[in-house]
Amino acid sequence: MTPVSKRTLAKIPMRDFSQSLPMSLLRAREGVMRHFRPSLRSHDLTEQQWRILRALAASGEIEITELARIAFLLGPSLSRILRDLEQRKLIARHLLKSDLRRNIVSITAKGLKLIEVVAPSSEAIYGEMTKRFGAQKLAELQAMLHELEVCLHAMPTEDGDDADPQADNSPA
Amino acid sequence: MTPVSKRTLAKIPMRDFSQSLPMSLLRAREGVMRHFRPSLRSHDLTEQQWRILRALAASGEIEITELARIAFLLGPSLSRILRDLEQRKLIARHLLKSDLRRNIVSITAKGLKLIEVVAPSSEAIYGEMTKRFGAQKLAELQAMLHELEVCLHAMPTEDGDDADPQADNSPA
DNA sequence: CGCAATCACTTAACATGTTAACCTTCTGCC
DNA sequence: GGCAGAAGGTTAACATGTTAAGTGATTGCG
Repeated sequence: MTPVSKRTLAKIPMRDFSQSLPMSLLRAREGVMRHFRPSLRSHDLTEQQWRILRALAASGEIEITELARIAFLLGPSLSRILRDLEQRKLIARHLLKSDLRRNIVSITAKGLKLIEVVAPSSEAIYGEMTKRFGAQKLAELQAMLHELEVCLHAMPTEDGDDADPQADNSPA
Repeated sequence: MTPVSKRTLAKIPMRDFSQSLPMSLLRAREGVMRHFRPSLRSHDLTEQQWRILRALAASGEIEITELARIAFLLGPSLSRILRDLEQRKLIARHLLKSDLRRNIVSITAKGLKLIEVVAPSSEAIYGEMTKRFGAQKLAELQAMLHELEVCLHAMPTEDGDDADPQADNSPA
């Protein structure tokens, strides 16, 4: 265990990157998703498609921009996925008459039915995780993650992005 | 704030998915990476390419499989990225004479130079995050994430994956 | 030895992430 | 009204994630 670097070639001292925050978050997330993907896959759903269906089931009719924010997807990804889900008749969409730029999306009966089929095993897996890790500890973890999010959102990027410090509309 | 679902269409009660663990982890990670990407991008590096260079700088010569484990990348991604990095002369590779299946990869002087150029701003950003969030709290968060990883790794998948309960070689 | 199974990648194919460019529709303003 | 600029989405282009299949080298074993 602890396979520390055998020798350091770089002259600049750097944290062991395998212990960096991005890597920790990546590994943790992968550890979680690893358990969900097989179930979703058996129903021909990707993680992102599932997120969209769930978001729609919870929100009813909703604009695409708002859906992107909730499901945490960028516009281009969302466009592609919605096109596919619409073809599969799992969602429906129509223009907003008062503003033809806007699209309203909603889940279909078929989509709801699919959710009802997939949700049980999905919930079971989540429940098992909660039991194993501890509901209390899980809540603490989520609280810290949220705190981190808020903290980082207040931190300026090295770009020139400090415009509009309140909008917070960009999922990425 | 707290844009709770307007109405629930699904009959099955489900956690508000925006508060699910996968989403929390995804948002947190994106919040972190958002600050690093501009700097990396200005040097024509993606997040994954950067991970590989750093891993090689820390490990010296290393086999591809081991690199995949350390940089947490799947084989196919790694193949593509290494091909690109090799063309850019940032890494070098050669076959292991004793086993022609194996490839040994290492970072070049040019690669090391690039790291020396990028690392300072990268470290500065990480330092700023640490300062803002709190070093103590950050350590706690990482500890919890690691605990979660270990916990989930011990949990069987719904597949038939409970073979070899100790290998732990799959990045994904 | 010889050959089936395994190993270490690599390719292929499809889905998403990410950024930039584009197209329409709206808004604000003269 | 008319036009510049902004807003909402989509398309394009390229990189990675993810799974399955393919390729060449090696190992185990009869």
